[in-house]
Amino acid sequence: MSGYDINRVLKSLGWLVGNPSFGSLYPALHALQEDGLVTVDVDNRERKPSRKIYSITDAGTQTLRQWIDQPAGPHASTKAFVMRLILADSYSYAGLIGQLHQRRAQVAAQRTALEQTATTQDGKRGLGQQMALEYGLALANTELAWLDSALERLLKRPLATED
Amino acid sequence: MSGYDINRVLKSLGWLVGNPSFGSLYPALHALQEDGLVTVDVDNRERKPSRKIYSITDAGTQTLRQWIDQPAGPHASTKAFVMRLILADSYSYAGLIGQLHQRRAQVAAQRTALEQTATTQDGKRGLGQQMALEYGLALANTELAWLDSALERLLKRPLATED
DNA sequence: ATGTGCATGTAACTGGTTACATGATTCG
DNA sequence: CGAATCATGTAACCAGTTACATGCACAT
Repeated sequence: MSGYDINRVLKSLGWLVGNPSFGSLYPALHALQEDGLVTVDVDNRERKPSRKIYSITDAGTQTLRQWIDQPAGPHASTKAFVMRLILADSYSYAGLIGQLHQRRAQVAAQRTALEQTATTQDGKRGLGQQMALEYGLALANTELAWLDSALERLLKRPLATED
Repeated sequence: MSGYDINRVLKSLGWLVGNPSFGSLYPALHALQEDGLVTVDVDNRERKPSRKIYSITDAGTQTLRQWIDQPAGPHASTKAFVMRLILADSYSYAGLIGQLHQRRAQVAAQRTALEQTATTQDGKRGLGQQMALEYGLALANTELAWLDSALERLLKRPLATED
């Protein structure tokens, strides 16, 4: 893909992953190239502006897999998780399931922490603060439910997207 | 509160708002003081390290209200919303309701956009990408449901937290 | 001709983290 | 005596945005 293409894809996913500005996207691609993680082919088309098509190298694939597989600390954001989700299935079906399991553990921990905060101080809190906690718990619960159903579905029909 | 206190409170709310490091928290307080939005009282206690208690000024309150009331663009993050939620009820009951309404409109728009993306390209997408979209829709739906129930509850029993 | 979409890029600035530095008190 | 918690701060660095600059193709 070209930098422009990448931007378009990320924009289409909206808030799920968030799209960087060109001011950081292009320099990032240059850096990847510099490190030998991607190669460039210039696509000189007739009656269209020419563009640079980036392709991942073997070294890049390796580095990417490492990134996907790394534990992704307990404070990992939704965006980081979704990004891993999208990338993981290209490389390994087991990896995809691993992502879900890991995320499940993290969200469960976060929910417990929120419950803790909600119960320790109870009455002496503003209405907004109470609602914020409630809201957080609702989101956490949905996410857990979704993760469980997704895992169930995946385990039930193990397709051959295997690596 | 002191800088240390602020950090503790934000930490207790965890991922809901996210807590800045001291390296940005303390300088931020200095800047607020510089702008006359807060004042400082040094609390020299016996057998405890002394600390600086920050209090908001009238100018600060005004600026804060402005921040709360400003439209908070369509790409507002969950964190920004929760922060407004927490702060809004100290100042106005109507403001709290306004926050919820605004957020509802935004999330509804985001969901529509996601649905759009999900339907336009359908089969030609990886499993991870499909799941990501599903996941996003599930979260959006929960948030909408929660916002609706919260609004209903608030409108049903209008407490006297009025300003 | 003018504006919009494609396509790439740089430079200044901003806001944050990480790492460091200090010092008192309390607990084991 | 050493470690943990309370409490404050600075400086180097990094990652990002905003704003700018360029240029071609196509439609109005």
